[in-house]
Amino acid sequence: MSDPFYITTAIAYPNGKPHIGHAYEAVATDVIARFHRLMGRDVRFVTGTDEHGLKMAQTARDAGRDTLEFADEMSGYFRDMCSKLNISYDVFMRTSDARHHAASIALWQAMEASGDLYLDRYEGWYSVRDEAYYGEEELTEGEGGVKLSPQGTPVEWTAEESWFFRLSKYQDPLLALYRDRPEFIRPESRRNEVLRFVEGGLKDLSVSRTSFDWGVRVPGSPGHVMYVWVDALTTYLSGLGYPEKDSDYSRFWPANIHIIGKDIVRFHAVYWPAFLMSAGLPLPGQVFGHGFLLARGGEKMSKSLGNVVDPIALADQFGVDPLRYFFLREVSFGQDGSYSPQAIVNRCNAELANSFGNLAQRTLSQIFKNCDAYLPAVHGHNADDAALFADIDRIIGETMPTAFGELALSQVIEAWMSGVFACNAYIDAQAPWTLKKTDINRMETVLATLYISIAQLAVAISPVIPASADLLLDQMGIPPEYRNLAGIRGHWYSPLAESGFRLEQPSGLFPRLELPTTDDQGDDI
RNA sequence: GGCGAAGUAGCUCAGCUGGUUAGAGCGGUGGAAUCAUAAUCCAUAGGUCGGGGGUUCAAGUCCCUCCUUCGCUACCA
Repeated sequence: MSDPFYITTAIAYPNGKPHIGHAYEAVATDVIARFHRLMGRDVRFVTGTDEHGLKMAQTARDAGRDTLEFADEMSGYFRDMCSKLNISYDVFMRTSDARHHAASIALWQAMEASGDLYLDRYEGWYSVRDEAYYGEEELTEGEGGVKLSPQGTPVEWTAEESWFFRLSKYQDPLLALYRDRPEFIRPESRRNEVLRFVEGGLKDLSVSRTSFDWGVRVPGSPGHVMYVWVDALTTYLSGLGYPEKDSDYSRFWPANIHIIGKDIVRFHAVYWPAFLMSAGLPLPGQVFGHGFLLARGGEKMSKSLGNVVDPIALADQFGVDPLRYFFLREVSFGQDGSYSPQAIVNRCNAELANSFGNLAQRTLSQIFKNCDAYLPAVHGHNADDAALFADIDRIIGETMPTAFGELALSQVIEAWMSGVFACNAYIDAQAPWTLKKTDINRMETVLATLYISIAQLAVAISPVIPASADLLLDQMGIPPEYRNLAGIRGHWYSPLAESGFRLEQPSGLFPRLELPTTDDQGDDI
């Protein structure tokens, strides 16, 4: 068996429909997963929905719905989004699943066995309106000395029985982890934040709630449900079958990487490894906090601002692959990025339609018309051909994998584009349309050289635009077993040509996009 | 308030441990070509690298200060 690779998205909280941020994260994670498959690794990719907690129960209640039935519907929207966006997950884990409850209980009991859980009272300034506790220093003084939350709502001193996790005990182990494995938290800016946070001291964490019951019951402690983060994080284990011994868990845990949003870095980089250490389980290799996609004005997308963009509608409008390409190309992975219809149209037309799509089209068309649709024979390569091959080979064999290894996803595509540019420069310099009249053998060699290069570029970019890449490779007759990095760099052209394969009339891969005419409607966000 | 990040060509950004004429893509301009989705290729356009001060033979790259933007500052996820 090949090298295992386990990657996850964050587990989405479905108290609303998926927004562009969910789509972005799913796509980015999918691209990484697909790339590792391309490299021949055995990949597990887990995503899912985190359905417990007060907000879900409330949202359902407000809608007059049964909580689980509501969760079923909402979770469904996330699965629909994944299927729409061609997200190649292996497991979609729901926290309401019985298997997941079993896993959460197993993790809880493992932490309990380490003596890291204890029952105590949770006391603090509680805002009924916000349903949240606040620290003394966060409060402000209102009229008549009334204490107010940062949201301006009244708070009162409240005490509640709660299970606590000895997070304080893990301060030093965590700092040692960050020190010994600097790549554990990325990007660097997030790592620094976490470092400072942990260096500042850790208090024990309240890990159960008694104010609602929509969650995983704490074993042997009636009235308590687990703090949502305890069970949400457990999804990464339950998605592999934990605690079952004979499951993917034994092969794929620990995860190579958790892809999450920058807003939940602490839960993944502090609480999660602490829980795992407590339970005696191996720690994941890396937690990567990506940035947010901002609307053109630079505002964060949020429901309260009413500027939520439906990713399904975007995919319908521009196409799934162009949207995926845009997400990864335009945004420097790890940093915030911005989105606008204009930017999508510009980027996709320039790079997918004009540079790459047109390259394939002009090459295949010439073969179709000038070679009777048969793949042309190679009559000896010259130095120009060798230079192009060397260029492409370096790009797909070194530059792109290296950038992928660093999760510099936009640089991966940038490198790929440089290969596309090289092909366009080559075709113009060689001018096979002129060779047609002067040197037919050379024309054939040039077209064959391009054919090989285009197929290699198509395979290399297939994690980003899987459907389009397959469509092209289908047109080109590339057998499935060659659609991986090793295969496409190998010897397949001559056998394919000698097999008598013929092209169909080539058809464009990426139609040029146009801006929606009702343009300004979309800006009204 | 505390800690941190960032401010580089019209736009989006690269610029590692300081060292020849500060880079890329897009946009703009001028050519070439016509196989192709009016797509492509070539050339080019000068930005006092946020302001000021300092260290150094030498600073976008180190130090100080000021301005601006942003992030984190524990139990809503």
